[in-house]
Amino acid sequence: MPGQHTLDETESQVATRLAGMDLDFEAMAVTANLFRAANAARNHMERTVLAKSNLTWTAFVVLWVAWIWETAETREIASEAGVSKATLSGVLTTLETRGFVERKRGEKDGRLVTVELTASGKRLMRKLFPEFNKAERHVVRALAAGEQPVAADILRRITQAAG
Amino acid sequence: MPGQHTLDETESQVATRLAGMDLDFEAMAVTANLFRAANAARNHMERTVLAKSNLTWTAFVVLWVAWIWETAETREIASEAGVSKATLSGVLTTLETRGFVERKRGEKDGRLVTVELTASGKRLMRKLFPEFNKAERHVVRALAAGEQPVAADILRRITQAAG
DNA sequence: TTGAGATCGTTCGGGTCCGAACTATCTGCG
DNA sequence: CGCAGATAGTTCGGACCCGAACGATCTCAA
Repeated sequence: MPGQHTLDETESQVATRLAGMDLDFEAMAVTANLFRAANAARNHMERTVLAKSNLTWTAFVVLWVAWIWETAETREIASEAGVSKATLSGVLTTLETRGFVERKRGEKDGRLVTVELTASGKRLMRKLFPEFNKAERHVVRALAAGEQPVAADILRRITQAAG
Repeated sequence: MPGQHTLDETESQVATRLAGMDLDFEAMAVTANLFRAANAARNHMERTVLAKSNLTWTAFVVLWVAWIWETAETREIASEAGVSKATLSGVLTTLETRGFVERKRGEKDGRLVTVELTASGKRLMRKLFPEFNKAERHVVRALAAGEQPVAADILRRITQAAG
């Protein structure tokens, strides 16, 4: 397949091209592979699980957060889903139009908006999440059982360092 | 800060809310933290390094790939950058308008388009990449030196399993 | 009590982002 | 040679994505 590089070829080209520069190549390898892995995993989830429900990645994550917390405030969801409040506002409108969530203006504090899944939204998540979890298992299948907590721990520390 | 959950609180809420379901919680922890880490790292890079050059994440990655390979074909860049060819087409137009890259129609094969950095694009990357690498080092600073190759290896295996 | 400042969600403009449909080009079988 | 099929990049429609600006609401000190 011309024009396709393996991961090894790419990393070796990087080393050659940047030789002599004062760089931290190990840190580079970690972050480069972090983005590659997240991207590959996300694409895999979208194709195998989300596409048939016509859900985008972000829409699913938003549904998931609201589902887990039963009822959640907008800023919580944005923070957990890793998107800005501006983005979330649009995604919530989409999900509301499709009947999966409901917005409710806060009663005590009139600035707040809480989000709740509708019956239809809950039904969707009960059906979809087990499939999503199967795909998660598929994605980490190359990790030995003892490695998985190690991986999760390493990633948690990266998250904290970058936050 | 009301409405903000720590990572621990979130993971414990997940365990409570999904208790009794037949799920692989370890796989879930790995992927959840994979996306959190990638997101946090990306946001950190965008804010600290890319914003002052008015570059988006994807635009930077595209520049980086073209820079590393001296001259690259469109489909290579799309694959390495992790975006579709449709997305890349738009990003290239943006970068071309700003004078950082040039498109050249393939001479042997008239369907191909090769991308090359302009002098201005090369100057930008020579200045920007060392700063980017500093941010990469910052993001992985919570990992012991011996852990970094381990982390890179784990992430490579996840990429392969998902690809 | 009143108004300056903080905080919340929405809106806006411009840039990704993707699948599907499209045009242009190349390949190779007959 | 000729044309069916494969392949490359672009276009299109609709959804996401963010920072900045905005209006609404709350807080709390004078």
